[in-house]
Amino acid sequence: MSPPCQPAFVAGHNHNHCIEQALAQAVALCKQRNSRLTPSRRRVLELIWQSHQPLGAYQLLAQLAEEGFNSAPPTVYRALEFLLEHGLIHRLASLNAYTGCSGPGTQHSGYFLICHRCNRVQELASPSLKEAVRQHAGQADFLLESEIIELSGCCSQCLKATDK
Amino acid sequence: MSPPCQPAFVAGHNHNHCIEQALAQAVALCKQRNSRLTPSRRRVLELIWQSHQPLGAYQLLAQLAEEGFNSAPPTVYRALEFLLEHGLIHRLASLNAYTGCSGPGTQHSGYFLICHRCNRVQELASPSLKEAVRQHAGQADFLLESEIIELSGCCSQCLKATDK
DNA sequence: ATGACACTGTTATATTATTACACTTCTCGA
DNA sequence: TCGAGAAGTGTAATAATATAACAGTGTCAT
Repeated sequence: MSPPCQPAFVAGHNHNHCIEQALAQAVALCKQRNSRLTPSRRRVLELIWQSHQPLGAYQLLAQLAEEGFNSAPPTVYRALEFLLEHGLIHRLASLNAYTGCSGPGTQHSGYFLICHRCNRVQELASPSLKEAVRQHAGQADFLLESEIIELSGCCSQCLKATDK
Repeated sequence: MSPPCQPAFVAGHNHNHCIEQALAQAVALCKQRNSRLTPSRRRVLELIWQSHQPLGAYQLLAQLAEEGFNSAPPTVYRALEFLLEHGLIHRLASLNAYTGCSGPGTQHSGYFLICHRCNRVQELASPSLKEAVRQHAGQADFLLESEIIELSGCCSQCLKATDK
């Protein structure tokens, strides 16, 4: 299945900006950490950012194949692993899919709003939610190491589109 | 892989109680809803409760096979689907595994603390966390339909065991 | 230049989940 | 109580996601 068309302009927002910025940040971070953002890693990150929807490993793989990259599963999973380790992308457990991290470099768990209508994902940066979670873990004397918070439903734009 | 031994008594708690109670609740709920808790559905629920750890579909399948049940994947997935629909179990997206619901009948999303040491799962019933989540969704004009909250780390018992 | 390490290529396979279709059992109204 | 429709089950095949293992290649510091 080839991914849907990805217009650069959506809802008054030039997505090319995001892609460029994300790539620039990634390059900077990797340089700073002496990590190598190799062509396939870079391309995977780019593909993920180009999509307005989270992409599955095999969707990425198909795109890479079209572009002449090696296209066996380990290729993409290795790239994803690298990007995850460096906090450049997030994995959405409820979708088995991957999405760009909107604040790489800052240590954080991703909290997500996932619209099942348009399939877009919004990352929440929420100190108060984080604090609530931290408190609950603390009450149970639980040493928190990672968090998965994925909220699904219908986003405001899709709601508006239905109402009218 | 056969599942680990499942002692009935753990940490001063008679787990047989839990199993019996969960089964009794399930029977009552299904009766009330005119749903059929057939032998395979019932057995899957029982196996899930008997385990102190979440079980994967194929672990369940292996147990069913040993007991002479039909053991093709659809058997267990259908049972799981039924149990999920009736709120008798939860699926843990981060583990691809299933665990008993501690409050069936009450409408709720499951919030979980998952210990990666002992692999046990504790379900949080947390109105305040729920409220925090609801607020955040509301701020984004997001119509919330389902929530996945899975917190991983090390539970208090395992921490104690390490400290000493 | 060379040794160590990171990265990539390739094949195979593991794990989780679904589709499709035939058959059986249950339920409930005529 | 009969039979039609719905719900449940059996079975085979396959899809979708992810990992293992091992060989080969490139990179970089010494």
